[in-house]
Amino acid sequence: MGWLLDKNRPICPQLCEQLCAQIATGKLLPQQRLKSVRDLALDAGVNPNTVQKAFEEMERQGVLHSVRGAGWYVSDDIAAARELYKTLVERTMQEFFQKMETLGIDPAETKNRIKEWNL
Amino acid sequence: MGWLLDKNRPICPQLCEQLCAQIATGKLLPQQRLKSVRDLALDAGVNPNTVQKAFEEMERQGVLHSVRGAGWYVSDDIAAARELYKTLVERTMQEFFQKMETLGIDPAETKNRIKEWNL
Amino acid sequence: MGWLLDKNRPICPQLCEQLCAQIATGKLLPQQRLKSVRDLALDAGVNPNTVQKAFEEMERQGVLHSVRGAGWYVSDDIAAARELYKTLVERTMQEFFQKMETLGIDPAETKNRIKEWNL
Amino acid sequence: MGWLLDKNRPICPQLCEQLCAQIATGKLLPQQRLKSVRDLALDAGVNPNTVQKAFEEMERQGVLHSVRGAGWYVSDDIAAARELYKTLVERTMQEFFQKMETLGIDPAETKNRIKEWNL
DNA sequence: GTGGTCTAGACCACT
DNA sequence: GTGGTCTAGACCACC
Repeated sequence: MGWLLDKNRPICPQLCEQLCAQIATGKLLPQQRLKSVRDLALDAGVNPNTVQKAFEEMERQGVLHSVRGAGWYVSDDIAAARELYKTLVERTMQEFFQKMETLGIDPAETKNRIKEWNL
Repeated sequence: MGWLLDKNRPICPQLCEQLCAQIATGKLLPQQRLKSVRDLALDAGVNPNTVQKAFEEMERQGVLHSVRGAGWYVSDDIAAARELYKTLVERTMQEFFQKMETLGIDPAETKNRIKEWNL
Repeated sequence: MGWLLDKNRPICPQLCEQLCAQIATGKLLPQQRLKSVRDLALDAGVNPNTVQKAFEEMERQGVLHSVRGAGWYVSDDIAAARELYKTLVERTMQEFFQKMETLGIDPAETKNRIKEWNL
Repeated sequence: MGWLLDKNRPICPQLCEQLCAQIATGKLLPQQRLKSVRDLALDAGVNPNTVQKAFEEMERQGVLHSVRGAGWYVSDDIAAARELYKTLVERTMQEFFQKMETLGIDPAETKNRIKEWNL
């Protein structure tokens, strides 16, 4: 699992977002055990506390739950994750258009530039 | 002038970016006097210190210059601003594709979603 | 303000409970600024991070809110705090009766012992 | 035997307390054989290691003793158990009054609330 | 080993 | 100086 983190913004919500995406897109299945806090921290190159905090935040949102001494698990019901993911993607796109507008590029022009973007 | 700032990332570079854009797109003309630090801070809802820092940063990049007791002015030559602006727009688009990938959406799919985006 | 903390159980929720009580009983008023995270940590003899975490928890419950660079404030509307407080007191009493029962003392006997307790 | 454990504090001392109470109140008689470590762990829903530790702790206090290969037994002399039990009950009541004070309820008011408590 | 909690200390943006 | 975030490292109870 590749973690792509922008060190110039809070890491914790980025972890939440990417976890949420992995659940909503089926890369993590309901009831599946996640990597341990420490292992995931190593993978992502961040501090275990940051991962712990992210997991707790996701728990509050009904996406994960923990079993003492055993690990963290994806919720049985991933409807919450799907919902979060949907708004997350929408927000990302909206913010992109907004940012382009701050650069003097209106949405229509933005769409054009994206269309002509070389992958 | 609409200032759109993301409070979750450093304000100063955001101000720089948007000033740069305004110059490169002709909303601010060469030799034009900028609003005062204090007024611009009020407009943008940020601390005057932050605006001051942004102006000084832009001066270092040859985009602005200050006149003692008279305020800040756009440089005669806005080539630097144009150059900065170009890479800024590119970077913004790249970062958008990258962020979408962290959400499990590949560039092709991202292009699709943008195409179908309702303005 | 006297902080009475039992070091043998998680400190953070204890801080939450006592803050909640102070608000519900009027020792802290709506809109009032709290002591700074660092000062309160000194007072209570705990780590600033623990205080920060407690404040954030109370924020989630609608009891406090923070103003960047200015401090933490009691919410405008303290209904949430009152509600939390009420259940908190009830739970404390229930748990006391339960604990006495684990010691082989039924509730009626517990009431008796409390009645004869020398203050 | 009902085991009522607060998962938020160390389990081992809680087991000790409740065992002690059962002995002092005659639910377990001198020389009586206790349930096996494993069975008691199942009953209480805790780890066998924790039960083992509790038994060893009670042995140190002269309340239990082990017989190799035969299990654990209540001591002949339960004076120690009685003494522990007495202070335990007192401490429980004191801690209750103390906790109520942290919630802004003084001992007199606490007595009142207990008096009016519906069993 | 795993999660849960806390301490200590750091840097940043902002008032 | 204040909140916001992160790192580093520790101890505990539990599996």
